[in-house]
Amino acid sequence: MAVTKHSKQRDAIIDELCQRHDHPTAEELYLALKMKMPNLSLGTVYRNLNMLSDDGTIQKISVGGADHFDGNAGNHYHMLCSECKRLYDVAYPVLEDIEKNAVNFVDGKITSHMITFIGVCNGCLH
Amino acid sequence: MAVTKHSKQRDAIIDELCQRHDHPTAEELYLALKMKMPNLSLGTVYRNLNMLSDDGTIQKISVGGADHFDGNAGNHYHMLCSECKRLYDVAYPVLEDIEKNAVNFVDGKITSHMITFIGVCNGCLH
DNA sequence: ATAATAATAGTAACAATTATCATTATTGAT
DNA sequence: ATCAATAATGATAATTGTTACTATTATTAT
Repeated sequence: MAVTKHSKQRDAIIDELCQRHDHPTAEELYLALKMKMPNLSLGTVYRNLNMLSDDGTIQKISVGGADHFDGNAGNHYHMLCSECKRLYDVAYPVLEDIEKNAVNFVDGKITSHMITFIGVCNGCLH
Repeated sequence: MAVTKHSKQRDAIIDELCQRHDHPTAEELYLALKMKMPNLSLGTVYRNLNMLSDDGTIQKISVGGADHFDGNAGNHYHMLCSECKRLYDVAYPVLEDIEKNAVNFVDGKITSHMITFIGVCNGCLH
């Protein structure tokens, strides 16, 4: 089901997600928002995050364990720290041709691509 | 815990996984193997798949929903069909320099990278 | 053959997510 | 502004995917 009406809760979810630069899970977002909206429901957070990522307003990222969400819907890449499991943005220039080039290696059509680097973040190295 | 002894079950799991070119989930693998080993346990399949992917013998791939497993541990790329959620190999040449180049955009060290194309496979297009 | 111990089957527990449903909020038309 | 239609919510139950537990079985080194 697509987004039609809007609500205080949805606005707050989008707001919080766009303000932060980490890539919170639904529960992390819920806990942060619950402080300002004490009777916010976890189901509402999940429902909205799903609708918004279906819309293409935000991104859902699956890397094992709980899904992460990213308020930046534009194509960009990520790094997953294998120690702390945090997800970081990687400002590597988007490979503009990769989808076009990949067509030769795929039986079907390509709509997008994701690149995830796996490594260890500075916080976990020190 | 690392793999030390070996077992009929583990051999069958590796065998089945390497024989197929799809990227089955633990449960898909379990159902296939159960026909030949009727008292195989789902927990055994999970335990072995985890030990083997920790080892680097196989790959675990998270793209939302149940994890997929790949008997080919060498670096290569995948495509996820957004319709049927099946995962395909993509024989796109590995970008040998991308990790080295990405260092400038990351606070930490990089150990590997993954590329996943999202699209619609031929089976779902027709 | 035996002892040590890793691996198993079966099941319970757990974590993440989705579904349900009665109530509340938002919207567009009057 | 009021009202009807309906989308969204909160609370909770249900489901799905995965891990943990434990008694038993299989594998391995001696």
